[in-house]
Amino acid sequence: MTQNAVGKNEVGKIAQRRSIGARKNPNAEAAILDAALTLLQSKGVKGLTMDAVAKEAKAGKATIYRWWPTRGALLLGIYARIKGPHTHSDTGHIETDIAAFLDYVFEFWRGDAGPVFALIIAEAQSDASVAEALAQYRAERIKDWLVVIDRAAERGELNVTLEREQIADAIIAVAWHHLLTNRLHVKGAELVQVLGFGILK
Amino acid sequence: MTQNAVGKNEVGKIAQRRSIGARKNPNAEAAILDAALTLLQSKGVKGLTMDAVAKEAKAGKATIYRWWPTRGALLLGIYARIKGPHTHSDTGHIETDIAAFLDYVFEFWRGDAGPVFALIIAEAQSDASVAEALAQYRAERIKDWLVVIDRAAERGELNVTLEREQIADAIIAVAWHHLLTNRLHVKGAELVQVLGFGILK
DNA sequence: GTTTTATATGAACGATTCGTCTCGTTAAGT
DNA sequence: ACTTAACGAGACGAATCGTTCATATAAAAC
Repeated sequence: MTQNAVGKNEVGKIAQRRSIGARKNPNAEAAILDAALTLLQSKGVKGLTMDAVAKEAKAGKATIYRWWPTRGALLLGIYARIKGPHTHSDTGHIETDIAAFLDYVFEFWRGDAGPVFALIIAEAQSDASVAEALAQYRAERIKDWLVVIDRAAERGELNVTLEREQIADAIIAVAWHHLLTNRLHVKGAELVQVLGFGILK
Repeated sequence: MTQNAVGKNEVGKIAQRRSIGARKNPNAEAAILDAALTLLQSKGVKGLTMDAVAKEAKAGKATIYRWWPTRGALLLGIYARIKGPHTHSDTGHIETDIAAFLDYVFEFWRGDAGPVFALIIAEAQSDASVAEALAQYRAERIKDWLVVIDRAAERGELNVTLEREQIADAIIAVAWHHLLTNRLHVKGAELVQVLGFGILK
C-alpha cells in the first residue's frame, strides 16, 4: 500500500474513485445487443439464451449480467436500441392521426421489433421488474397521445364525457392486441372505425 | 407365447386391439392439474416447473408429458379446468351487455384464472402450438360476441358500416389489455364509454 | 380365472440453461 | 508506474428439461 491510501486524497476528503477503470471494449454493450438481435433472428425466441448471446457477442457472461441482470432487462435493452423516436401525425383529424399511428407501428413491429416487444409483454407476466418498466413505457406513450387528444378536443372533435387517458388506452390496447395475436397486416383505417367513432361526438 | 399369436385371431384377421388398457388412477389428470394450480398459488409463476408439478401431484413426469407435451398445453389444461361456461347478458342494450361482460371477466380473472390466462398469452409468443390453441379460443369467444352484436344490430343500435368481428375484437382487446397490464379493478361501465360510443350510431 | 395391454409410477439419465465466480488481461485514470 | 475497473473465457453447482428405464396395476379380452 502506498501512503496515499485508498479513499483519501491529499486534502483528506474521501475520494470516491481514483480511477474509473477501463472499458476495453466500449462496443461491448452494442456487441451484446447486436448479438442478441442476431440470435433472435436466426435461432428464434428459444435460441435467445444468455450463454448463446455471450458466445455470439464474444463477451463474458459476467459482462452481460453486469449490465442487464435479467433476461427481461436484456429484452428492454434490445427494444430501446432498435426503437427510433416517433412523433404522432397531426393531420387535423384524430381518426387519421390514429390510423397513421397504427400503420406506422404495425410496419415497425413487422420487423425485428415486433417479436421483441411481444416478448417483453410476455416476460412482464412473470417478471415484476419488467412489468414495472413496461408500465412506465406505457405511461410515456399515453402521455404522447394526450397531446394528440388535446388537439382534437380543441378542435371540438371529442365527446367531452370521455376520459382522455381511456381513449389513449383503447388505442394502445388495440395495437398490442394485434401484435400479440399476430395480425399486423390490418389497415389502421379499418381499426379506427371502431375506435374513431367511439371518441367522436 | 401362446399359439394364438399377438395380432391375430382364429379367423386370421389382424386384431387391432385386444385390450384398451387400464387407467389405474383416473384421478391422475385431476391430481396433476390441481397440483399445477396449487403451485401457481403458492410458489408463483416461476415455481410452476414440470418437476415440481410431478412431485406435488405424486405423479411421474412421464405421465405429465404423456397428456400435456408442453408447458403451454398444461397451462391450457389448467385454464380449461377452472373456466366455467359463460353466457353473455342480454340487457337490451349492447353497452350494458359489454359492461356486464367486462365486470364478469375481470372478477373471474382476479382469481386464479387471470395469471393462468396471462401466462397462456405469454407462452403463445414463443410456442406456436399454444398460439394456435389461443387463436382458436379467441375465435370461439368472437363467435359468442357475434350473437350479442347481431341482437344489437336488429335493435338498430349499431353503425352499419362497422364489421361485426372488429367490434368483438375491440372488446376482447380491451379486456386482454387490462389483464396484461394488471388493471382488473376498472369498472366495465367506464371502459364501455370508449367502446360503446364507438359502435353506436 | 388367466392373459393381454395400456397406463401409472418413480427414479435415473444426459443435455441445457442459469447465475455466480474465478482467472488472467487490458485499458483508462492518477 | 501504479491503481482500478471492466473485459473475455470459461469452470462451476444448481435447476430444469424431456426421455427412458423397470416395475406395478387395473381394465378389458379371452
